[in-house]
Amino acid sequence: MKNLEMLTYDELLVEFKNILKADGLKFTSQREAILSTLYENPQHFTSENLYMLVKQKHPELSVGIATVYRTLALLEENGLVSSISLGIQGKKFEIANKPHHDHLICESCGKIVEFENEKIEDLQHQIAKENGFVLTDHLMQLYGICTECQKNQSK
Amino acid sequence: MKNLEMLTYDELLVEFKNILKADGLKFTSQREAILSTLYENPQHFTSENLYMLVKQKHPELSVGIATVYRTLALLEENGLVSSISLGIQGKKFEIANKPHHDHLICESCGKIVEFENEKIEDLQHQIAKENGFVLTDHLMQLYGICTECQKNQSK
DNA sequence: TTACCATATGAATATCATTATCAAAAAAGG
DNA sequence: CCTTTTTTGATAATGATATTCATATGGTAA
Ligand SMILES: [Mn+2]
Ligand SMILES: [Mn+2]
Ligand SMILES: [Zn+2]
Ligand SMILES: [Zn+2]
Repeated sequence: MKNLEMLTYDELLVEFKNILKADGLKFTSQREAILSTLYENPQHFTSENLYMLVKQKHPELSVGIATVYRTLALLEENGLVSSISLGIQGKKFEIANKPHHDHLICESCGKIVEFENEKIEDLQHQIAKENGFVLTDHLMQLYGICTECQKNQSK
Repeated sequence: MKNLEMLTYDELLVEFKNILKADGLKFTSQREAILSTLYENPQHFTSENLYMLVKQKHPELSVGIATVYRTLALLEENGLVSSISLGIQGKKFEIANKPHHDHLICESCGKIVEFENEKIEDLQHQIAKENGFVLTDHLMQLYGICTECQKNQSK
């Protein structure tokens, strides 16, 4: 899978079109609307949230929730979006043209901070190796209370 | 919440009874059967798997799946069991009288290896601190291919 | 022990996010 | 254009988990 870090939207679009063509799939206005909405809003969306935003940004289009689910799956399979699963709170998606990172999540307000830590990544590989595994992926989420919520709680 | 590391079953039972009493809840044979089954099988269970094993181990009892869900939620709230959510594969539960650990999961056969790494835990606290968070919890799952599955794949 | 009453239970039903179905619409390629 | 294939939105189906409710059971105090 190609490295998509820091691509512009046009570059991302070209990449998407290549993938579609290679798989005999079609480039549709719904698929473009979903990709561009994700690109312009590099946050973390549930399928439902994204569905609502896409409809708001593209009132001229007819977009169904099923298409949002289908397109997110397609984009994720091809590495154009990534997802984090937040236990009971469901799955959230984000555009994948940013460098790898993990997430620090406020348990009170839901705020998500992205971070990266090379040392931890190295240690993860080491742990996998010690146990005879070839590491393919990892999930690391830190949960806590953010500065603001700490203030509100002490009131 | 009390530290439950390495408690015997009897100690765990006493703890459970104290929690129940403090909350005006009752000690039932179903609740005991679920806790003892988890204690005697310190693996990772889906609610459904555990339901089947409890029925097998306690054929004299009538146990419904709803009670298994309710009891797992109760035990988890009170720190007697812990869970890991494996994305699409659902939630798995295990008895919580073992030291803290994270999980290394084979994407091919589902095998789960437990590990602990003090350095990573330290780095996690440091990251939270740098971002103004008070760390309350974390989730770390490493995904890979285990030794056996690597062999099978190369055949 | 017994009697009382709050809580727990199992079976059935509801919920809710996600997925599948299907007839109509749109894209790709000549 | 025209043809073929894929895509779409509406709707129904699915499946894991939660809730409802009538009955059963545990705790407690006489
Ligand atoms: Mn992110
Ligand atoms: Mn474990
Ligand atoms: Zn917060
Ligand atoms: Zn394996």
